[in-house]
Amino acid sequence: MSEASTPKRRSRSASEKKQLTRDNWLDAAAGEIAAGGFGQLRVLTLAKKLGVTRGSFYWHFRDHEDLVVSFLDRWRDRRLHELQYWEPKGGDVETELRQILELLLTDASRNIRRLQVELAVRDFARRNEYAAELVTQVDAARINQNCTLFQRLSSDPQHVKDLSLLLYVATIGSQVVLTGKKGDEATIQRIEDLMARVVLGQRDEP
Amino acid sequence: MSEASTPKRRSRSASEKKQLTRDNWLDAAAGEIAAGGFGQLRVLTLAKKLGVTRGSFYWHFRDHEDLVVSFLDRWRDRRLHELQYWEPKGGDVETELRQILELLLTDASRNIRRLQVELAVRDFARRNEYAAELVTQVDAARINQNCTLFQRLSSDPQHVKDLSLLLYVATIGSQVVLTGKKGDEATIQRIEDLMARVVLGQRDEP
DNA sequence: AAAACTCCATACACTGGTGTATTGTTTTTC
DNA sequence: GAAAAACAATACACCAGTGTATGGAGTTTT
Repeated sequence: MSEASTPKRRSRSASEKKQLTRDNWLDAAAGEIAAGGFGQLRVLTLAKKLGVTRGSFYWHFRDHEDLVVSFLDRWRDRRLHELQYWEPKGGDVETELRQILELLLTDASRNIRRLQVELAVRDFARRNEYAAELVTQVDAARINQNCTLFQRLSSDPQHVKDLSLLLYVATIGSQVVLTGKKGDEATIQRIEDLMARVVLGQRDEP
Repeated sequence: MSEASTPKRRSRSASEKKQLTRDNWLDAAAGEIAAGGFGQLRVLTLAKKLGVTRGSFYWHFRDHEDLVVSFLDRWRDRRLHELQYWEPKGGDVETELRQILELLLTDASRNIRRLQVELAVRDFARRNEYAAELVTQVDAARINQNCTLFQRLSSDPQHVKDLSLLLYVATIGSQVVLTGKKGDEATIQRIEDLMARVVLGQRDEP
């Protein structure tokens, strides 16, 4: 009875897991990268984490580099894709701005895993050409997105670009400085408020 | 005759170098860390770079970890120490602000090596308790420094703290985003101008 | 149900790195 | 100028990790 109901594969910790897919490996890789960066990404560790041996890995991926590149590609695709759903919803200019800030700061810092991956990718980009290229693409797309969202706040296009840039670097900086400690929530709120004051106060001044 | 005039050590590339000191190793380590982060710090590579073998290393340091800790300590000490020389010099409030911004942005981005080390330390701090502690110390000291410099800009202490924080995260964010490409100089200038406008424009508003 | 395909395990060769022990060579010190 | 101390080379044992080859198990196709 104990065996009949569970057609288990050898040592797959008591739960009859399905066979692994490429995306499963990439998800596991995300965990490792979030925890230790790309430099700590080990095929062996991944395999243990997934309860298989490296034999599986080398069926799904050509080699270690293939894993890294695939991960980066997926990351880029997702980051670019999610921007499409950031269309402004609120009617008021101020509430819309609040939404953007909320999205950029509070929301971003809640998904701590996502934040860590982002920082790891940025760090890796400093010594890897390909990663650097993808990061540049994502940065450009995001800043551009901010620009379209800010067009209602000022008529001067240069001013819009400047504000978008400032907001973006402040966001990134916050994510770097506030890495998971306790008082972060309050600090983020402070930055959010201040940014709102700055942006709203600065509109249409020469 | 070929040997007599040059008291050379075996393979010390044609120049009779002095014996190495602990700081020499730390300097070399800075290069590696700037280029590839703490994860790429190899004793072997360092030795090759310095023209010696690892035998020397293990005389100066207990082990690899000793090198890392020593490096972090030296970094912390230097970053804290340099803050003492940031006392405001200009008389005008605006020129003083300009000096601070110049120091934080332009100056910081010119020493690209120093910037890369800083980012590497921050990245390492995400997975190393000790590094995280030192980074926290430096962050606190710098923000505090900004506060004292900004006290002349506003009478509201909370406002001063907010501005300091914003300026700091914007600075860090800039360093992360603008990693060595070509158009950086101009972008930095834009951010600098904008920050100046923001800070000066925001002073003593409720 | 046999063949074919998909996914994983096992075993092996190989590389790059750490740390230790020992010996050798310079510099200081007395 | 010899003994001592500071610095470095060599050789070794050792380990963690990659990649490859090959041989299974499950599952699907025919």
